[in-house]
Amino acid sequence: MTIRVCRNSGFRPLRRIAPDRDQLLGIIAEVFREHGYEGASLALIGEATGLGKGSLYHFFPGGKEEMARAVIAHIDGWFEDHVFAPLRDGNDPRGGIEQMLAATDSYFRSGRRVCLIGAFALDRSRDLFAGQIRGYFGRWVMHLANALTRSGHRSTEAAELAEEAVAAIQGALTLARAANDADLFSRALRRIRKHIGIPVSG
Amino acid sequence: MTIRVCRNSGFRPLRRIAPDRDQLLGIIAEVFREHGYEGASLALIGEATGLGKGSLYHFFPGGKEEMARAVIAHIDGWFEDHVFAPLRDGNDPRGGIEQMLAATDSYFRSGRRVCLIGAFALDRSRDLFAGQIRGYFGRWVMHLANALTRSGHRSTEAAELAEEAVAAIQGALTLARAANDADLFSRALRRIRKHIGIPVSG
DNA sequence: GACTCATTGTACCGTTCGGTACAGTGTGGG
DNA sequence: CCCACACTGTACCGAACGGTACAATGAGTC
Repeated sequence: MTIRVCRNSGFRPLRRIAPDRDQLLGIIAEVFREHGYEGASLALIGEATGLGKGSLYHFFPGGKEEMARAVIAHIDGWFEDHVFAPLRDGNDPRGGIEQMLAATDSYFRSGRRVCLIGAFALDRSRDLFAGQIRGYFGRWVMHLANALTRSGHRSTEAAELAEEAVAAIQGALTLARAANDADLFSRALRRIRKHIGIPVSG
Repeated sequence: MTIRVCRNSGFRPLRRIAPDRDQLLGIIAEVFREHGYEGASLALIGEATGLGKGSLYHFFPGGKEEMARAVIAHIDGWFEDHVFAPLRDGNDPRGGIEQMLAATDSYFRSGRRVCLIGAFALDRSRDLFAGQIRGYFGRWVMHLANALTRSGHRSTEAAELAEEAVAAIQGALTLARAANDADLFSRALRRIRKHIGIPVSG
């Protein structure tokens, strides 16, 4: 029944196919994104990844919960590298903020993709991952606030602006999906740039 | 096993206990809110309402989907009466906006409660209720934009402001739950009042 | 007291759930 | 050549899933 995609049919390089944990986590993340934590069944995950339960439990002995934890950590790592890191650049806080917004726009596919961690925050599954969820959003707001402070804002004002910007992003993702209107997210990012004082091109 | 709460033990008024559809929908809404559409099992709903499957399917022959639809309509009705209606008051648009924000703050219990319709918008359950979800948010933004126009904003600016405000509310709900910090929601409402030009008391 | 009918509890249906056990299978290292 | 071991498919488990069928129950009406 299952189609074996990579049988490595007689080729040479022959490095163990190496289940590519990164790619795997990306696929599983998409299933969680679409169905939520409770709705993402092992059958769906198996179907999406092409792996049977045997393999899934081999990679994630803790089952669904471990998968979700790994997925959150994976996303968190991506944000750490591409979204939070630019904000830490002390020399050019404004450029860092612009990079953060660009990476955010890219990650969420201009509003066509949903924030998995934000979705987890809403229902009971939050209790399972409370620490990771709080850390993700907390660091986002904190790094942005720091960058804003470095770019000249008073620190209390920077904290408010940062909280407002991250909330605006989350809210725009919800509304964009509700209205099925990707442009809504772009408009939100444009407004954020204006509030924060970054020149908007276009 | 089940405790019968209202046996109407010998009293006089004796009007048929009238299952109080409003209250019932409120309880079911809370279950959906906590567990999401997929996670809200009939067992949980039965436990929360004190009704067995027999009764649940008597009131909602369409099962879980009909329950969710009724719950969304119920919430939508509440917002129509308490949130959108003040915005339609042509004489005092600013007062209407302030009433809208107050009702919103009250409904979401200052951020301790989550927006069920926003949560439904995020995962696959959106596809089931797309029309209702789109209508709810669309009307919210539209009525607010109209009120802003009437209060003196240019209509394009009003549309942006309205979209921004509703998104800010949704985002603040997500962040408030992620951070487990109810005050975050109050701060967001305060910022909205400021942006929209309503005097903030305190 | 008989009839009606909204409401309820219970038993049951087939399916799917998350999870376990285990016997292959094939590959790289020795 | 063989062994160790990472990986996989399959069968299976008990529980829970959404949903159905139906026989009681009991209050209002006449």
